[in-house]
Amino acid sequence: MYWSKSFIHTLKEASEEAESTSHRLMLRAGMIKMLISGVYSYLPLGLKVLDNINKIIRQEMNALGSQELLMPSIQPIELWQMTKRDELLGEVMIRFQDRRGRKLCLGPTHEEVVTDLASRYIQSYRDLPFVLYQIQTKFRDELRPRFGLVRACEFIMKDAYSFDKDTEGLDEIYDKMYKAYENIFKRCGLDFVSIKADPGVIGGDVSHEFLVPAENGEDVVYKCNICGNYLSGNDAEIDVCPHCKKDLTKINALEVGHIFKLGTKYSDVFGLRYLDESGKERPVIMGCYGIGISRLIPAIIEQNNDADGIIWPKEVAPYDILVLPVNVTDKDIFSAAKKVYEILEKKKMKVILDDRDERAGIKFKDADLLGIPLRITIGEKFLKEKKVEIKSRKSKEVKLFNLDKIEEAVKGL
RNA sequence: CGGGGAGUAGCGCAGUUUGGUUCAGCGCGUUUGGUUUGGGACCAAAAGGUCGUGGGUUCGAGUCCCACCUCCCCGACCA
Repeated sequence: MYWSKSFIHTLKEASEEAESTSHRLMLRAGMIKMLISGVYSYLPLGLKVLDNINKIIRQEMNALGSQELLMPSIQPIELWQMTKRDELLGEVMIRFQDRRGRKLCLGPTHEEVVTDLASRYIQSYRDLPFVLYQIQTKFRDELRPRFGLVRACEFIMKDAYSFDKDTEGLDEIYDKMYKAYENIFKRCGLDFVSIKADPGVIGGDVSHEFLVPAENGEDVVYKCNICGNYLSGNDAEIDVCPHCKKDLTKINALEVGHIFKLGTKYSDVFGLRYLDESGKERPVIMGCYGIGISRLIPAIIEQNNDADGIIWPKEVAPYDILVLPVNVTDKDIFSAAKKVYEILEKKKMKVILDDRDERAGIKFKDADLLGIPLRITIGEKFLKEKKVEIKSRKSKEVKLFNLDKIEEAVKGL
C-alpha cells in the first residue's frame, strides 16, 4: 500500500476529553471514528488489526476442532423469556418491533439462540460432542460507554459454545479452551492473568476470566506479593492473601475473556437432550467461551506504547514494515524505496510505503505513532554508502544493510 | 440514573466573569506560489464559521435567562 493512496489520517493531537492512553492513540493513529457515544467505525487501519486478531482466534479455535458459524443479530424476545434473562438484562437489551408488532432485540449474546439451534439437530450420543463458535457484533445499551472500544454499545465478540454428553467431556473441552485462550492472548502480545470468577448473568458452576493488567482497567484484581497468586476483586475488599497471609497489591485490569461451565442451565430450558448408549434420555452438558475482540485492541495498546505512539506486537500489527524514503523528490532515494517495497511485497510481507512528499520529521513522527514493527529508512546513507536503515519500533535498535541484502535482513528481525 | 465538566473553522483551543471596533480569533491542517528537505521548517497570499438547537431578555447576545440535544469524566453494571 502506498500511503498517499490510503485512507490513513493521523492527528497531531486528540481531544482532551479522551483520557485513556489507548483511546487517544487510536484516535490519533486514525484507527477508529466515533459515530455516537459507544458506537465506532473501524477505519482501514483499525480493521486490519481486527482482522489479524480474528485470524489468530480462528486458528486457535479451529485447532481444537470447533466450527465457525454465524448466528443472527436480530432475535425474538420469546427466546429470552424462556430463560428469564429478558428481565435480567433489562434495558441493556436493545429492543424494537417489526412491522407486524413482533417483539425483537439485537443480540447481546447468543446462549439462547445457539441452544435452541442445537436442540433442533441433536438426538443421539453419536451427535456429540461438538463446539460451535462465531465472531460477531453484539449490542448492549451500556449505562456508560467509555474509553473508546473498551466499553462500547456495539462491539465484536468471539463466542464459542461446547456441547457434551457428560461433565467429563465438558471438563476436557474446557481445559482445551483454557489453553487456546492462553495461546490467543500470548500471540496478541498481551501480558495477562486468569482467575476463577463469578459466573454472573451467564450462569453455570465454574468460570474463569482472563484479565489484562492496564491502568484504565475497569476490573480490580489482587496480587499476592509473596506467592504471586491473583485473586478476584469482585469479592469484598480483601487485605491479605488467604495462603500467605501477606499483603496484596491492587491492580486495575481489563477483562478480555471469560469461559464458563454452563452445565444444563440452557439445555434444560430448551429441551436439548440426547439418547445415550442405553437409550436413556439425558440433557446435553454445555460450556460457553467469550473473547471481547474489539476490546482486545485497546488492551494491546495499553500494554504496548510509549510517548511516541503505539508499538504493535508482531502478529497484530496492521503492517509488518513501513518503508520510509526521506525525500521522495530525490529520484535515487525514491526508486530505491520502491524497489525495497516491491521486494518485500513479493515475499508476501505486509508493507506500506510512505510516498508522501512530506518532510522527514513528519514521516518519522507518523511512523512512530502508527507503531509498525519495522521501519526501513532510505535517505542520505543510501546516497553515500548504498545502505538502507532498518529500525525496530520496539527496541529502537538500528541496523544498516545493503539494498540487495534486504530480504535476509528483514527475515532475521 | 446520581454527581462533575464540555460543545466556537477539518483537528486542538482562547474569548463568555464585566453584552457594544481586540468579536469572529489563535495554533495546526488545507489550497496557491517560492525557499527548504534525517525528527512535526520558513516566507507570501487564500479558502474555510448559521459560536450545539430552539425560544426569551435587550437598541444590541458567542457572552445574560429558560428549555432541549450531544459528548466526556467519576459511581452502580458488564466482554
